[in-house]
Amino acid sequence: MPTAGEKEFAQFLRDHRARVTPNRLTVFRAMQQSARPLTVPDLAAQVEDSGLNPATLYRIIETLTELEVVHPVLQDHQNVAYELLEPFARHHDHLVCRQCGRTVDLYDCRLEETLKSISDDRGFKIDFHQMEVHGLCPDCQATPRR
Amino acid sequence: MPTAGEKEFAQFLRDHRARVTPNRLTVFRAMQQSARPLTVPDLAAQVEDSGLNPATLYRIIETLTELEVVHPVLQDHQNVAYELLEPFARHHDHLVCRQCGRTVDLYDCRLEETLKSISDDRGFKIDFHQMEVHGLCPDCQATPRR
DNA sequence: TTCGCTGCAAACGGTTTGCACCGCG
DNA sequence: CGCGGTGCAAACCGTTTGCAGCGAA
Repeated sequence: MPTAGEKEFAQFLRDHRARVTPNRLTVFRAMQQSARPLTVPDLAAQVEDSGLNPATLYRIIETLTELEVVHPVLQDHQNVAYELLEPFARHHDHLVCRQCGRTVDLYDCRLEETLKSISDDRGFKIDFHQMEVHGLCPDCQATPRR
Repeated sequence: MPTAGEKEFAQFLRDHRARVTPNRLTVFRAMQQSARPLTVPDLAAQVEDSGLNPATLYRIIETLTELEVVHPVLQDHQNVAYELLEPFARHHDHLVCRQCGRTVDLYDCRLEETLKSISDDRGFKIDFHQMEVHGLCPDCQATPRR
């Protein structure tokens, strides 16, 4: 199943009594085209030529977060980045290499299954989860440090 | 196995050629006594009566993060909080209820096992992971929303 | 005695807010 | 036409930085 696109996004907004505006479409497009989560300043740079005002950008991100179109993830040790959620992007987790810093998306349903059985045990009903695994990727294990 | 305490922390600092100072001990104690991850402003409030300077606090957190005594986790939609890592705290993940907002610590080794087998498949060597599961806790499932 | 750590105070810059205008529905 | 969304500009405040003095080792 492919992920939902611009058309579905527009409809989603209408369904939630939020207006479909050029600014919102611009932001949505930028996030869809990015391979990785974007911070607000990242986004600002990305959509720079559209002349989108910073204040507006913050308000759009806030709205999209409330509507659960995007959600925040931790990027560096102090910075928050945003990425699309289902159905606008496939869910995945992240493998982050401590040496080369590359992030690999991890699509694996075993994790979901384990998670489901754990939370079933506790009567907790899952909306979504996010996970980040830090370690050393195969390439960097082969390469001596520095 | 209990977690390492103040004495081990002091030794850890010495081993890393970092000095054992009253400020650092104060911060360590505050984090150890807290049930949940703390933001820097949280910490500032917590250790207020020690007269610790904000700038110093930020520098201590930075140092402890580099030494991997603590690490950042996402708190709200925009705020980063810090928590102790092993061996100063047991590793655990978080269940966050979207209605009451409470965070429950999750200690479960099934997750570790699944994670290990997934990363073994990819030749990725794990240092640590962090996960946050969002959903509805048993209490809130029983209670109608709002 | 040395150099890492700290307090102070100023600077910085990302984020928020108030307000008037615009334009989607 | 009404109200949600936007741009602008100022205010805010969490965080960073430079520097001089202190104190852990």
